[in-house]
Amino acid sequence: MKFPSDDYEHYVPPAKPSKEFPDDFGFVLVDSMEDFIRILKDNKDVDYVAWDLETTGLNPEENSIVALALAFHNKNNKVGYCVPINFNKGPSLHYDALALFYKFLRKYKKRSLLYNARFDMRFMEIYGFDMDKISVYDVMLGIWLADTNVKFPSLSASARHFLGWEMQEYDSVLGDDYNLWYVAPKEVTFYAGSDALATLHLAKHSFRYLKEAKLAGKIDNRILYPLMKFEDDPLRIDVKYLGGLLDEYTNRQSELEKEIHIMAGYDFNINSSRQLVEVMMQLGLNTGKYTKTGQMQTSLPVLEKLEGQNNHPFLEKLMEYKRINKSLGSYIKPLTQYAKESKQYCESTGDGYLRFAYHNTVAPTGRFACGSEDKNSYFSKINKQSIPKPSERIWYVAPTDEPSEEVSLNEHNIEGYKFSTERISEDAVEAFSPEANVRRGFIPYDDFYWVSVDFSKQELLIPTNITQEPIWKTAFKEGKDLHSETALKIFGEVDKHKRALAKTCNFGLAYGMSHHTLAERFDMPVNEAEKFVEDFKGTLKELFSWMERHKRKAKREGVVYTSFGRPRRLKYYFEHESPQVRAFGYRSAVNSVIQGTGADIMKMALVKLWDNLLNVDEYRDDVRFASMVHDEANFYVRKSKLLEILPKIIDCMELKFPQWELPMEVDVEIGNSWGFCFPFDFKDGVLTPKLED
DNA sequence: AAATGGGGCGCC
DNA sequence: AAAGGGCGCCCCATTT
Repeated sequence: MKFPSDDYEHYVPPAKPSKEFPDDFGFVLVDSMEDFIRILKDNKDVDYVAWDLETTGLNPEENSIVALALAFHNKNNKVGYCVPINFNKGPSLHYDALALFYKFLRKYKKRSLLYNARFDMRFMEIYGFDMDKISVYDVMLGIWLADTNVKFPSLSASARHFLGWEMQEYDSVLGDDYNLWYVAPKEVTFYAGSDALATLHLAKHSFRYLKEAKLAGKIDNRILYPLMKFEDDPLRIDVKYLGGLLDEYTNRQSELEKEIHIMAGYDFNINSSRQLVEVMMQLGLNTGKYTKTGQMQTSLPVLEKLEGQNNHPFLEKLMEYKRINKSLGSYIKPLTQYAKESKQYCESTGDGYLRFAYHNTVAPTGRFACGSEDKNSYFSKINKQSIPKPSERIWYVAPTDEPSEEVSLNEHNIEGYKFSTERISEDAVEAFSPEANVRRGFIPYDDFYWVSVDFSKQELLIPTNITQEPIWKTAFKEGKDLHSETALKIFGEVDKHKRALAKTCNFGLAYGMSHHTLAERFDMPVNEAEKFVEDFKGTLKELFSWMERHKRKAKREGVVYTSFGRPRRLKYYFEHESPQVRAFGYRSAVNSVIQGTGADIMKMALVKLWDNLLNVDEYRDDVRFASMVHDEANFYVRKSKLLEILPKIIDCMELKFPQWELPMEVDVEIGNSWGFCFPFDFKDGVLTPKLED
């Protein structure tokens, strides 16, 4: 089932269609600098200015600004201006008008109201205007916070919903023209002016919900500029390496394809689940699981399960094919291709550069989503937050005098230590295996390390702080293994299986996992799983008592908040006629708080990093933000400055909150690429490999 | 040819 | 009656 479904009702009831708009409003084409100067002068005392750029397209590297739309928060709020910047025909005020407007914003300290602010800020920066010096409020944020279940609320949808305005469609402005540059400015005036007016009029609705979201709302707006800068800086990609991986995988894929076809007795498309089901039926391979459309499931988990019962060689080959095919199609091929197509690609060095877009108004819990923007080649069409992690293996560690570098895929020198897959010592750490290592394609600049810092056990620490669960709190305080401690308290003893059970439940509870799933996972009888879950709940009393209270409160109020005020409206789900949808509501009530609080904390850490490190002249040449994956932040750090920069990163991320007993802790990994990072302990200014127990 | 829905799978 | 939260992309099959 899709959540929210198509008939989803917005938390805020829709406004009645407005009779005012557009008849009571004025739309003015500003066709001379004199007029523009006069208009700005007349409005030099207003506090807010809503503005919006019309461009020839979405890509700031390839497209240009054609018009600036404006609406001032003055007495009537009813005039939308269109300032033509650069059109094919008709008046154009060019760069001068933009510069004048920027000066106006700076000099009179205007607060800018933008809708999807990073888009306009990015174009302004490319035109040479420093947007860090401008006070900006993104109206879209509060509109989204009004109901975060609604993803990326567009300006036109929001104007319709909150104001009852019907906006002109972009395609009707464009007509048969290629882009807005070809359209006559007077034809763009209404479209542009109403965008700015809608932004202005939406602002008062938006502020209400932003304010309600307290610190989380503030952070969402505060992070806009750094987030834009993070997106603008492309990541360095090792195209030669990925090209090698591409060849290797392609060969293996066609080998497997041949073997599978031979076993089937004829050629077929393995990627077609229909054809695959047909073949499996003929081979007598039934997974016993079906999709809701009635087709037999052929996913990896059910294949794995079937392999446990039926050791048919077809299954092994099929599973390997699926993994290889996924890796190739979703990651290796597109990464290689986009990096080669990138403007900064250098064939001799094999360096390519890719940008990744982060979406801040998509995931209802407040996490960032990561992916492409439709038809915008500025960003690569890859989800940076889902690049495969290679399997893990043991690496041996010994001190070395050799310089820090990647010696080979099996040997890496980092900060005076050699990490090798060969047994060179007794000391060992666990890290990614050299095989199938897509992340090795992400490399820092020469003379820089790839530094990865992630929040330690974030999804367990947060509920511990919120619920005060004593067993977990003690385990955290004493630095003990949380899963073993939980298992010990339940069973009175611990072994590998008992710890694994406890671990699955520990993580599963945040998602509202049922005992049926647990039974399935561990291949145990349902009643046994049920008994275990009962014991589990009885052991972690405080945790589950909080969960019950929290769910009741959520049902009563129809909304839950993260520890920092981010709302998730669940009324629609709680009141739905379908028990499945209602159950989804209760699971989301718990999960939104845990996942959302984690997202709030990462955003706060990023803002702190920006203010104290990344945007500070003193450190600018020595550290750069590379990427983030929910609870992990990655940096390029100059090797010679590592011991100076690393403590600052850690300090920014190990946040303490007065209402929480346990502070955030981080784990540090250092390497010469994202694929070969090794865990280090950092104490008293000294780095030592974090050895296996 | 482009859009859409479903199944599948990568990450946290 | 179903049974695990959040995301985006690939591929197939079908519709427009």
